[in-house]
Amino acid sequence: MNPAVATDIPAAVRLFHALSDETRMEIVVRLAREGERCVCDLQDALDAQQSRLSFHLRVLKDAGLVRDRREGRWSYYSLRADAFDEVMSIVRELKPSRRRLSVGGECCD
Amino acid sequence: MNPAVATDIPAAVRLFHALSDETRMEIVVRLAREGERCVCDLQDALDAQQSRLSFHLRVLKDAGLVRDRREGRWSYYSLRADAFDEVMSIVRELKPSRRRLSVGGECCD
DNA sequence: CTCTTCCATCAATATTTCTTTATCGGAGAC
DNA sequence: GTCTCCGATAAAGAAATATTGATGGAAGAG
Repeated sequence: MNPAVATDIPAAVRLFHALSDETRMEIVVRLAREGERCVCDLQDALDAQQSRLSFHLRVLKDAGLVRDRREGRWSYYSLRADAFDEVMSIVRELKPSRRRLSVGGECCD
Repeated sequence: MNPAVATDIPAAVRLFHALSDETRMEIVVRLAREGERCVCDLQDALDAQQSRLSFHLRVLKDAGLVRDRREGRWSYYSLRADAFDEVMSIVRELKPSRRRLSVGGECCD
């Protein structure tokens, strides 16, 4: 119990929704493993149609979880660490903890 | 870039999906703030129909994010810290980091 | 027993999300 | 210029989710 919880619900929902699909999660895991990739790489790796990937990459981008970089004909996608930090801090705030002593919250678990 | 990332994708998707809806997120935030609540409390707090809450509470429960406890006519719901730990560890693993030196991964950010 | 309260579940509908197919534009190669 | 490759977007259909309204069960109160 922590009355101070002040989660930005729409922002949280946007982030979690982006991570709530299997195809998108596979994309994220790929990018986490291999770093920046172009769409065609992902197409091969995930055996998915190009427009399907494009759709999901857009959802991830709109949520701020990935960035894209244009180079010649290719678009390269990569993860954004700051967005993952945001997810972490949302989850950390929501997680119940036995001891909830200080206000700063830099203690415990 | 971290080739060792071994996220359980279906498990991750189940958790994130449970958190990807506004009503469910409001439930979670309430429980985080106020601790264990019965359905009728949430009904008042969120101004939502009972069957709607029941539906979403079930999704949260199936995902392992909440537990329920029956007492007389009331069902009390509360958050499960272990599930939030799991979410944290998933996000932590996916988050890109500049320094990726050791195998154990117990270092850094 | 009846009556009420709290809640889960079901069926039907509404809504959102995803997939597919096709089209279009930009960036080279020729 | 034409042709090809990479990728974004739009429209239509399919599929998954959410909401509503109704029903029924369990646990008291009387």
